[in-house]
Amino acid sequence: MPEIPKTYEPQAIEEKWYAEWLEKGFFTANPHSTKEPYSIVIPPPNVTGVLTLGHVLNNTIQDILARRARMLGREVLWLPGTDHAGIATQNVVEKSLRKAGTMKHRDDLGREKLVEKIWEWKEEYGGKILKQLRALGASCDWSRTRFTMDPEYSVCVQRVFVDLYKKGLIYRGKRMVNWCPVALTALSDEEVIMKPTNGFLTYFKVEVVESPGTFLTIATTRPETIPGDTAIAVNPNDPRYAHLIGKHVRRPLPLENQAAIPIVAEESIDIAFGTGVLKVTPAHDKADFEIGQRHQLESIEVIDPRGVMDALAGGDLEGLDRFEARKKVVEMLGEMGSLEKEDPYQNNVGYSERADVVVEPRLSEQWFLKYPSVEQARRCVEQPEIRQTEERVPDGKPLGAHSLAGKLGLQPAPSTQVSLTDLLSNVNEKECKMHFYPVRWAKVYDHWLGGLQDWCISRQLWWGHRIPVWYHQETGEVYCGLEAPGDGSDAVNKSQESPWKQDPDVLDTWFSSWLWPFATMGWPEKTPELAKFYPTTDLVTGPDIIFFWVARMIMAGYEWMGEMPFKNVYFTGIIRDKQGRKMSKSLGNSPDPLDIIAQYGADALRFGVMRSAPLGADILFDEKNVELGRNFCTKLWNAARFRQMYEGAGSEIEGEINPTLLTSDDRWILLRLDVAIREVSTALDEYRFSDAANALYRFFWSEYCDWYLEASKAALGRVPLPTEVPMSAAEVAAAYPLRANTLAVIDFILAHTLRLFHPFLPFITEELWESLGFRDDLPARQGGDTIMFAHWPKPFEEDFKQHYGLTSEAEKAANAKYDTVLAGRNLRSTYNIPSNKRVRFVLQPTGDLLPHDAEVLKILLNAEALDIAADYAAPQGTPTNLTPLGHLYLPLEGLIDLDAERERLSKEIAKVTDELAKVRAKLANPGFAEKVPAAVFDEHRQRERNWQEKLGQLQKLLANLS
RNA sequence: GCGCGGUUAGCUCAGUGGUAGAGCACUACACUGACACUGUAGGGGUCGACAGUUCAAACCUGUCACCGCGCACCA
Repeated sequence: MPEIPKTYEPQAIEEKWYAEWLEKGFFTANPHSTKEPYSIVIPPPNVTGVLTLGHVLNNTIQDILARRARMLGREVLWLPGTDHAGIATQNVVEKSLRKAGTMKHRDDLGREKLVEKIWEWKEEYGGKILKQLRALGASCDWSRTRFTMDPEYSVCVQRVFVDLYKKGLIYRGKRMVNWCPVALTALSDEEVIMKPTNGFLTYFKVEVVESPGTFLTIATTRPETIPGDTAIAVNPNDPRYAHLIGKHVRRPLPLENQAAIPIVAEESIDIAFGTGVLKVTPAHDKADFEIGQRHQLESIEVIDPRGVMDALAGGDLEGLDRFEARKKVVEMLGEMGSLEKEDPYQNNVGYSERADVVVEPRLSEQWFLKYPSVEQARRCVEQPEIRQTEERVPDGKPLGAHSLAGKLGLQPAPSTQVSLTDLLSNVNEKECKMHFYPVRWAKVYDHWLGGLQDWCISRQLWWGHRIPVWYHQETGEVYCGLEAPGDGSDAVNKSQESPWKQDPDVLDTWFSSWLWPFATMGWPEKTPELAKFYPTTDLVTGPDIIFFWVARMIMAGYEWMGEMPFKNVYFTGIIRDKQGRKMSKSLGNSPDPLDIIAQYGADALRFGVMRSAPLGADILFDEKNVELGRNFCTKLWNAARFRQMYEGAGSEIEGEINPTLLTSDDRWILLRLDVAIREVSTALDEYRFSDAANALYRFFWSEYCDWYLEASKAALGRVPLPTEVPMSAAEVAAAYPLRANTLAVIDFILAHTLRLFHPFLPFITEELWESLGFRDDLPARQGGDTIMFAHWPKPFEEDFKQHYGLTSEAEKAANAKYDTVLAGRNLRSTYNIPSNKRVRFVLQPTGDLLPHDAEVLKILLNAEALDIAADYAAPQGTPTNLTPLGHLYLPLEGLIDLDAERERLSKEIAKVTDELAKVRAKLANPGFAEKVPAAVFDEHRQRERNWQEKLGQLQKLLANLS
């Protein structure tokens, strides 16, 4: 097997393994496999996208899930792809074409040409992000890469449109829509972001036509729309104005047409706001439009699609931008003497999500969709109340598993915490539930579904799925279908232009994205992929697209597949910089993940990000975390090198461990491994990735390296072996059985930890899996050719533990030893013994001590010698600490600083006295003894005795000093 | 206005009733034969405030304050 180089150089290793994985087809899903399926569809990034830290977070999580699923023996499909992202992509390409001088305006090229150019751009530059994902180690099945405008995918989109049209859920209508004056298209409500915006509340007065000399004052934030006003509205219950209803006022603008407009009654008017008088502009305000409908008011459009005032706004305003016009109108009102005042005012204004400009409500002809399968979508997501594991009953005691199990007629497993979720999973109702992580998003989801407005699905763009509707130019007939309709005459007459013209609009990008989980798998055919992998298992995405995408996918899933599209949805947090600010290009706080990978390695980035990504919280990205990941990889690397210094690496695993030769250190680390396996598995089952990463970090670094490897040096002895003649591994094993057994334990630990780490650190674990020889003796697809399919470690069985003596006594024995070490090291530093000075310790043992354990103590204490002397008579003032194994002395032969020792002891006594007082106060509390559970009571009594004993000894020591 | 999340060490965060924890940062010592991308030891917190429940509260209940987010919206 290859020797492990001194330093870990991730770049070469990562490239090598990724190429190998691809070549061997390890990522390719087999829909005909008999293995249980696991599937996940990537949230398709924009085809124009480049990798950001947000993607790193999201896709690392998906990769961890996919890799672990493979190790659990599942047939894994992780399906990648990109989204055509209508507005964004058209913008990007138009910009580059303008820059290249190919065109000034899209009309220069025309629709067909521009779309062609966008396709060209897509083929050449699009999907860059997917290549970047490979650098991260993403184990996607690239053979199944999809694009939302693939021909087959487009057919799905059209089919769905036609289907909904036939079901009567799609209609066309002239409605108030959110209009983006930059993108020149309608937007859905979800694409409008409300932002508090500073402006003015302008007060101006108008004269009542029927009562000259009577004026009404109106407060408005949008004076530029005055020329479009066709009424004034007041609340009929407002005594100030009720008598004026039915009369008219003179509209001040445009000057050319100061029409008399009616005063109408509207219950919805807030009497307390402004002056209680509302100007009504049906053409440029959603609420005003509705008032207009109720009172059959005229609609006067005074702002054109670009946000520029038109002719109807009057000669003074025509051609002005709407915001310039706003200033101009105020000026004009002032000149007329109509302006009363302008108050600074902050209100919420809608902005276009993409272009970040103020959206203009505008009346226009659009296609709308009444959402399908809403009730199913709403019912299928598990709500937080159900997830609650404890319900309180009046006496304050948790309603535990037993009573609940009783209700459900189930027997809980003894001594294990049974959650309500587990119990309910046995109940039918529960079977069909989809789980959100964190569950609180389910409430947000439900709330949105409860107040759905029809979805405006048409966009006035060129890049996207064309609406499959044709209008007959002569008859006005409307046709909706997959193919353009024939004109009824014979097709021979090809040169003649068809009288059918297709609707020029394209569909909202999300109208294709919502089909992603099944359109990517070949729907509407009954493909093996759909049969095997739908519904998908997990979806990993950001909560910001819960309405845009997640909710709509769920509805689409029910509507066309009759089933939920995924079983679990994991919502990541948002990646922020270390000051908590959002990553943004303008702030320059958004590092390029590829730079980070080049500097630290992909594994380091993955581990660093995952370690700081708790479920449901935002992630503050700090390069320090990546550094920590890199350091950890180095640690792993060196721990493997340590193993390789000794003979026979990799050739003896599991079965080779001889239980009779196990030391307490061996038993201890095996027990810690068992705990780590359980913790990591449970954490991953519950999508607590940072907990899993932390548990692994702690186990490998703090337990395995810091304690076990150091202790193992006692059993391993020196390298090279103290023999002249070279020996084979088997001969060494025969000659040094303890050493061989320790190496077997090390191999066992490494073989398990590499597998536990693989989902997080795919590259370095694969490299070491090979270097340490763990491939040998394993069947090809179970770790023999790659760690990717090695079995995920299982917690130890009881009989395994019994066989190897993995008992709590063994653990206690090791812990006693380690506590003794800590006490000794503490003595060293208290007396300022330099770390490299080897000193002599004396232990006055309270019980038996194995020679091997004494050797371990000596090594861990970095002692020159450790004397075991039951009858040791310590010279006066010899520094000592009470340890679980007895008194440990640090004889310093006359070098003792009595004052320092006195001070140390006094400090210690103060601490112990304090603790003793605390526990005594509790015990003295009336009611404590009666009400507290026996175990807790005993534990407190024991604690009291321990502190008491320790205090006595400390006091004795202090007394000996004087 | 309604809803959700948060407030624990200098920083980022674990911790769902019984002796306050981790990582980073900081201090001291040491380049000891896997590792200075390291090791060892150490300092540092009245757990946002107030009140309540309890033998016992960081944890449960209530009120408030501040921070963040979502939804709705009155011009």
